Amino acid sequence: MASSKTHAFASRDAQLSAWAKALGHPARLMILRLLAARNACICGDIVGELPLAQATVSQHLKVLKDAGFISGEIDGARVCYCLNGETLRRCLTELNTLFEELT
Amino acid sequence: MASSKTHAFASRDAQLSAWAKALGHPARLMILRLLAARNACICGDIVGELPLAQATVSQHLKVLKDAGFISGEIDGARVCYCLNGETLRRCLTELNTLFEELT
DNA sequence: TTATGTAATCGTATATCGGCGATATACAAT
DNA sequence: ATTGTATATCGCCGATATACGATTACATAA
Repeated sequence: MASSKTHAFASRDAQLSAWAKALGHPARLMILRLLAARNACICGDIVGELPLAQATVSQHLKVLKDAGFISGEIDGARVCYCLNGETLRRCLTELNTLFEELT
Repeated sequence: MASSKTHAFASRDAQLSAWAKALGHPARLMILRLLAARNACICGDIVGELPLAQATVSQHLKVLKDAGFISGEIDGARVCYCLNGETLRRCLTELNTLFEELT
């Protein structure tokens, strides 16, 4: 990416595009849906539902966590992931604002 | 990516994640905003507004076009780009549905 | 203690992205 | 026909992304 020029753009768009990027993979959308359906979810269960290896799922979880969409609480040997409603709401607001401005 | 497993997911999520991916770069958000502000826009004007080389802008335009967000009409030696309201509306609908399901 | 199970991380392979200059293409104007 | 302008595409590169198996770290069970 030749030292990505992301910095040259408005921070508003930087945040929004970062969120969109995190949503830009079907596995990650599926993970979000799973977490919503079960309210919360053990990492292992997510791995069981996806056609992907454990390591790969773990990476997708990290992307979603870095974007702020989910958080993971350590529960003994397991990790319980859940949606972060606050970020989801802010993201939705920003997206709606964007589309309003576009139409 | 070891032969991306995108195909293994629901086509609904495939479409939505493809849209999100296209929105996942600040330059592309900026292009959409420009097109909205001017209603339509000559490619050269877009290049003039962005801190990127012409070739790079052309690639971003292609990504947005492939995603269906914009269309370009040849106008002599120039190309006039404009937003595709239909796709934007469908994308917004899908996004809202997603976030409804998540909360 | 040892064994087992869970999840993150490491290392690796490959694909895609993002950037640019150079080139090709298409049209306009002279 | 030539020159100039506008846009797309090519070729190349370094950086990221996606996928996996192997390893590690740690909690719990035996």
